[in-house]
Amino acid sequence: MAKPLLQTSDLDLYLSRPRNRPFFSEGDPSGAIYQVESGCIRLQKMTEGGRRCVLSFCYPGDVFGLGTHGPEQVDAEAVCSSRVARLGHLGLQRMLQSEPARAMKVIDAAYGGQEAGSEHVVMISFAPAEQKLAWFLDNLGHRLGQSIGDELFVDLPMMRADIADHLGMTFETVSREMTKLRDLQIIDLLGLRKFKIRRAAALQSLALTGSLGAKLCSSRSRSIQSRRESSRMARGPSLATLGHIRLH
Amino acid sequence: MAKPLLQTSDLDLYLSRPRNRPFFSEGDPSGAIYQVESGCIRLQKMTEGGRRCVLSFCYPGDVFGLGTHGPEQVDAEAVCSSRVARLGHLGLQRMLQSEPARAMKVIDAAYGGQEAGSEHVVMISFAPAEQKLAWFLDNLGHRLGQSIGDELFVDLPMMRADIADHLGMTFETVSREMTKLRDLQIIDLLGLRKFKIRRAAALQSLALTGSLGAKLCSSRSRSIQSRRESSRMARGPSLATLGHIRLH
DNA sequence: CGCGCGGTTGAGCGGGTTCAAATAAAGTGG
DNA sequence: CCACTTTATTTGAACCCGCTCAACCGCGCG
Repeated sequence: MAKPLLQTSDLDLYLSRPRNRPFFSEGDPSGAIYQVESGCIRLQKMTEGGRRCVLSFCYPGDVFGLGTHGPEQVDAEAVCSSRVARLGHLGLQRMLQSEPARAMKVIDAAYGGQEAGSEHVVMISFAPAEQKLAWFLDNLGHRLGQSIGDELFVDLPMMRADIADHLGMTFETVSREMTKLRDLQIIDLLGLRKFKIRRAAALQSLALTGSLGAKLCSSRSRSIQSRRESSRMARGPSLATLGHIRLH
Repeated sequence: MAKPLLQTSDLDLYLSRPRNRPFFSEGDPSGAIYQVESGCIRLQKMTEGGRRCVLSFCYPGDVFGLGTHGPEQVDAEAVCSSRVARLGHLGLQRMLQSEPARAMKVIDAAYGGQEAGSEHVVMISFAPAEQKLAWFLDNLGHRLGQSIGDELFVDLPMMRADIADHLGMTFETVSREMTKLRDLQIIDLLGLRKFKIRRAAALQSLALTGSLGAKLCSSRSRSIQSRRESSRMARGPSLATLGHIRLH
């Protein structure tokens, strides 16, 4: 993975939180920027009905804190024991003056630039449960996967209910679809918080088109996703948004 | 409504598009910022399956062009005949130097700061069809409604299918729920592109709690399909994200 | 050991979809 | 302005995916 956007010299302070504790809550003063050092953060919104909606997960290296990734709109909670570096708005102001181009990249990332947020909306709007989960696991594989040989091992930082609240479904359905993917030999479940991607191509096909490409197996016609060839997935650059705006 | 963020002196050029024509498409060069002058723009994503997902509608005064509101992630198309002002990245660069604080507000708006994007995700994830539509119409009322007496008249710039693609449902369901709201005497349908809100309180209650709660408050609170009503602040400014970051 | 939490699995139901047809509105050209 | 076509909306009926409710399993821990 590339070097982190923020270096230790930029940072104001470090924050640690145990599982399920907030780094900030909706309504907190805004303007600071955060970078995940270790663990996993979920950006979420609670409803009075007790419903939770996870807009996004942030993994080590990810930056958040502005817009839909900031305290005006969401809470940020530790999925598991996590550490986060914080750049206060004074520090950001300093960076804007000394290194404006880099500062804009940081700002873009903090708005959610590291992920394709629109993909998420498309998925939870239209995709059937199987495809949603395939999309999520495929992304996780690209993001957190550790290749050993030609197999990809992935640690799941979050529990089923977190995934469910991220994909707009129930944890029972997550569980069912997960075992379905296992039965299809697409993944192996290695304990509750780990899995292995056995057939990455099949998983990706499911994620993108909603069905297993040319090969057989129970295929579902309703396809959703853009058929972008193998390479980049959610993994788009997107950091470049304002990258070319030179300030001096 | 407040004065527009961008003044004529800022702007590079004006663009007009007839219905269903793009202002930009996914993958176009980015960095420019757009402000709606008249009409209505939809920010959307297409899928190979022919499915369309409308992430957001932009009305006169709204600013878009960055992040999930920019060409890296979505297309921008005219819902109806529309006019848009454009501020190229050179102009933005100039503004960043001459009026950094205002430039940051513009940037925040262009990322989607004028709307609560996270609300949209919550709605399409969990809310039932009736509540989704109530939420949408209630928002439209606040945004585009024209009060005459104690009644609120609203022009619908978009067709049912646009609404459906925004709320993650089919246009048939939109139509059904619309007539259901009419039968409940909550709205009146005045032709295809106009309606009147007869009972704003009931509509809001539906939008917020998912049911016609006994009572409600004048300001907007939020919750998804909960039986208990609660009054929190709403309509967060959100433009203020970086507003307090003074550059000089 | 018993308790609790997280996860899996099963049965049944219902909201929203799909398919299909009818109706209404908006163009279009003469 | 009217006949005609096209597009948009309404409405109906049947189906099915995912939800709800509920039981059960497995593991960690006091």
